Amino acid sequence: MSETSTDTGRVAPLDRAEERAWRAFVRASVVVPRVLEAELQAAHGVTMTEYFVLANLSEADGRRLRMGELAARGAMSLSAISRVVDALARRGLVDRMRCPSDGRGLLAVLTDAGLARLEEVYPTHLAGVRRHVIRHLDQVDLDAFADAVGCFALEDQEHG
Amino acid sequence: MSETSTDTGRVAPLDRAEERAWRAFVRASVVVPRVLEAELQAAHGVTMTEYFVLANLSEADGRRLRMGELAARGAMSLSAISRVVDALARRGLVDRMRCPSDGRGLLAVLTDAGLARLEEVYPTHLAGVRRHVIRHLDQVDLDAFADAVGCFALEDQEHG
DNA sequence: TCTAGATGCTTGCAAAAGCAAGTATAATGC
DNA sequence: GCATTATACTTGCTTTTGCAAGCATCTAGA
Repeated sequence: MSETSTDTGRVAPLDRAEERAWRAFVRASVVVPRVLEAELQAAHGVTMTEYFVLANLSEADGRRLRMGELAARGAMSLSAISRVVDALARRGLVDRMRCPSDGRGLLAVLTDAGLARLEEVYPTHLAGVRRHVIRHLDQVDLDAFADAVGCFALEDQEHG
Repeated sequence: MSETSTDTGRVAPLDRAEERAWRAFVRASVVVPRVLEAELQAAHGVTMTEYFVLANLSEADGRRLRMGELAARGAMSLSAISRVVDALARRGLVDRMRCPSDGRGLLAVLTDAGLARLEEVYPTHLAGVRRHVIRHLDQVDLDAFADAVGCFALEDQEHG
């Protein structure tokens, strides 16, 4: 009987260290985005999601990406991205343009104004990330951390 | 010139390992809560926040806690807790009761039905946490992880 | 005791985001 | 070439949550 869904039968409770790790993660995953968002909002009137879109576009070939690609990178729904890009477009920070190779697709293109804005916002974001996150990882093996955390909530690749 | 707010002047960009760690964390902090929430919702019609409240009450002295205490433990706003407890109370899983030692305070008290419900839901949650999080930490020092992540977004205790 | 301010919680409101339904375009089968 | 199905995105609706305002109660000072 193969299982796509969660197998719940007899799972060992978390031991003390596991419990601590789990609670720390939960708290951080609530608090960090909120703090960073607040800083960005206060200093530049930009949300984290907007920053994320601008940053990803700036790194992309031709400073443009399809909506679906943006959604995938942020692990967000298409509808969320759609509205964020909409908001950025209204402020002139991105343009929307039909995808030449696929008429269904839309490209979000970073404008010069958008790039300039990103460069304004970047230091705030960077400082926040360092201060609230990276700074606390000095006793941790960053690669091991990234390997592990990068796999969170990824479905088992090996089945069994 | 002392700084309560964020100091942004000249911060080194993230190096490759830092960048990886940061991105892994961001993705995990978006995806893990969503997956766990979906599992809980699908299996038992309970949100993560509701689960959190039930679980914390079950561990508390007299199975009761004040609203503010619940909010602090979950790093949530009082308003969110207020509404969640409201929803649980409507389903008979908690009772509300004025705090005898402070007439302004309210206690959320876990009912027997609430405890029974928690015991139903617990295995699903535990399995999800193991599967989506703990399982991936096998190469990581759990204590170091908890120490580090538990400090995320905490303000500098030493000033300077 | 009486007043002023602080604290604990609730509620109105607005923002963000997911789901599901709708629209437009592409790809497939005949 | 035409009909059917799939894909890319948008929009309406709903839920969740934080903030700010409001109300009740507690505490401190005169």
